[in-house]
Amino acid sequence: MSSTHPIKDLIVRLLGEALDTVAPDTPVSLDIERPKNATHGDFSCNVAMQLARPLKKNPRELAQHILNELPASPLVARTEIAGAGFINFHLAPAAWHGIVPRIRAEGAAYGRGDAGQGQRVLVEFVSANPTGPLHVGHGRQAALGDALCNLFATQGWAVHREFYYNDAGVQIATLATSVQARAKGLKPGDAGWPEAAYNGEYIGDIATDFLAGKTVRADDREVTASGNADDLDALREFAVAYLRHEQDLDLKAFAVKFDHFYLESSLYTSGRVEATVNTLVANGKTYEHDGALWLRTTDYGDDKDRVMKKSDGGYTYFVPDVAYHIAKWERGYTRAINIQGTDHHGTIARVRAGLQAVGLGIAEGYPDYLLHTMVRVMRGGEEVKISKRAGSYVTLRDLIEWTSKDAVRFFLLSRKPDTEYVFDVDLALAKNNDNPVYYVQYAHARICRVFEEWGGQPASLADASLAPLTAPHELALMQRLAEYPEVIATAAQELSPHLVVHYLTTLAGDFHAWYNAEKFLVDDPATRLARLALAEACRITIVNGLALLGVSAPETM
RNA sequence: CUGCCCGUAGCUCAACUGGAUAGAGCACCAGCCUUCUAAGCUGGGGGUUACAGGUUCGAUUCCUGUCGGGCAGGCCA
Repeated sequence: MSSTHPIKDLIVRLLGEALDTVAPDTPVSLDIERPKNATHGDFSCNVAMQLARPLKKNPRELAQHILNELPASPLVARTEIAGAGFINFHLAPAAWHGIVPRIRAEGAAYGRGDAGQGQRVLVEFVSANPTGPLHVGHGRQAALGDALCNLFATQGWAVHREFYYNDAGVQIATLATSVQARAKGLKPGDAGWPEAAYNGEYIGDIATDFLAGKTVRADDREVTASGNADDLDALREFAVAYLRHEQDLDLKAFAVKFDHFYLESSLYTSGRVEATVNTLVANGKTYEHDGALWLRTTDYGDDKDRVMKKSDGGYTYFVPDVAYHIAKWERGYTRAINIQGTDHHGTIARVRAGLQAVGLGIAEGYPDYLLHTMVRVMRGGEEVKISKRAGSYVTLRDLIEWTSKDAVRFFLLSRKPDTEYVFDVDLALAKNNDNPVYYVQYAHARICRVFEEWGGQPASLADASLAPLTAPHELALMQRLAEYPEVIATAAQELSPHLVVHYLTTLAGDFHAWYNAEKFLVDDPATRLARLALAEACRITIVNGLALLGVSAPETM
């Protein structure tokens, strides 16, 4: 992977020239890293250790050879050989100054790369069936999915956000009978209330609107209630549209937009499910047993073969799933990423097996999955488990209303997806540095406040000399800013938006430390302008990073 | 019982994907607190990276096993 770090690129170039002489015929990967220990310099390289074995030479001697051939650069203050054969680079402060005008010139584009080269990627997330409001787990998916899409967009991918749902299956039938029961005056617990039913208060709301003959509109549908509680089909259609609209409001409150809503039922009406089954049968990947049709998923690494067509004639859920992913592939998305809870991990092997078995040349390992664990909510030291509207779970909208869209987004993205997350409502509301969102947003607001106090035009900083920026806090901040492009490239590649959150809190920490140590609006004009230029670069980077997470950057707090 | 994921300071989490003395924030302790935004600032203690082996110059990272936790294992989705 080529470096996306502006200063690393320089080191790589210098070392590359030296290696052309020292080891012209030995391939080696030039990994430049930032040592944890500051006394080891700004960058270090382990090539000498890598080359020691193939060249049969002492790594420290090799390092010396490389240094002898290293072209001089005014930005490199000195080099040294350390430890087992590390080559350490200590840079001049001027090496870091270049990052400031670069960020100011690139603005919102700072950090972008072109690794994606315009390729299409489809990210599927949330994909909640219309049976109730979105819960906090969907919130985690929405935050992850949207951030991931933003990250991919910065890396030059053509991103498509998709929401897949089922408007027909067993769950929807249960929804219809639940609403019907409410429409006929029954309540959960009454004699005659269906055994399998949704019991949240929202079911009553749907029944009320249905009886009132209201009209609801959601993504691709608009339904007017017939008001006839004996018409189960009408009840179903109305309930689905109502809850899709409800979820649209949840998503709007969370500022997540989808490009497309894909219906599972369309896979049946278009014949895609049937065609998929026929292909699998024709390819000899299936067999009949106990009156059912089985797919040999074990040929592709699954634990056991899976039933595709039940003895009652219906398909199991993974068949339309396979058909859906074939459609994704045929729609031109050679890369697809699905975001789901870890409780669905069992389906991965069988969907992938199905995609291989159809023999359409779909890449192995298609699609990618990003799995996340559950979210628990704590408030006042106690776990919150229910909400008024949904009854049995905390909704995403509850969480947003208790705190804020920004806090929910930031918090849900702050941990690796595969670790359980405990959402602390009280912390999200705290207006102090314990609250990481506040901490980052506050850094931005502080910079804005300084500029307001200064009263000049940011554009007038373009020609400012950065030579006065030599204090440790200033160097640390510039080094941090230079890392940003690499951080977001890695975050995209590793499907790890949490890296952006960690970066931003660290960057904010560097900024606050500098702010506490130095006054920006000093009398000396050269120092003042240099510091303002750096502060502006910092502000731009914070804005860019927060934008990826879908978190706002307020100018005042 | 089997598969996948996880196990790092008292707590919540990092560690640039194999680098040098494992880092932050809470909490704790000690000082400070007349400032562009204030709800604080500066420093300090704290670790056998669950455990035992293995791979190599070098392991939190890769491999094997053990222990502990989560999620799955349906002709449910």
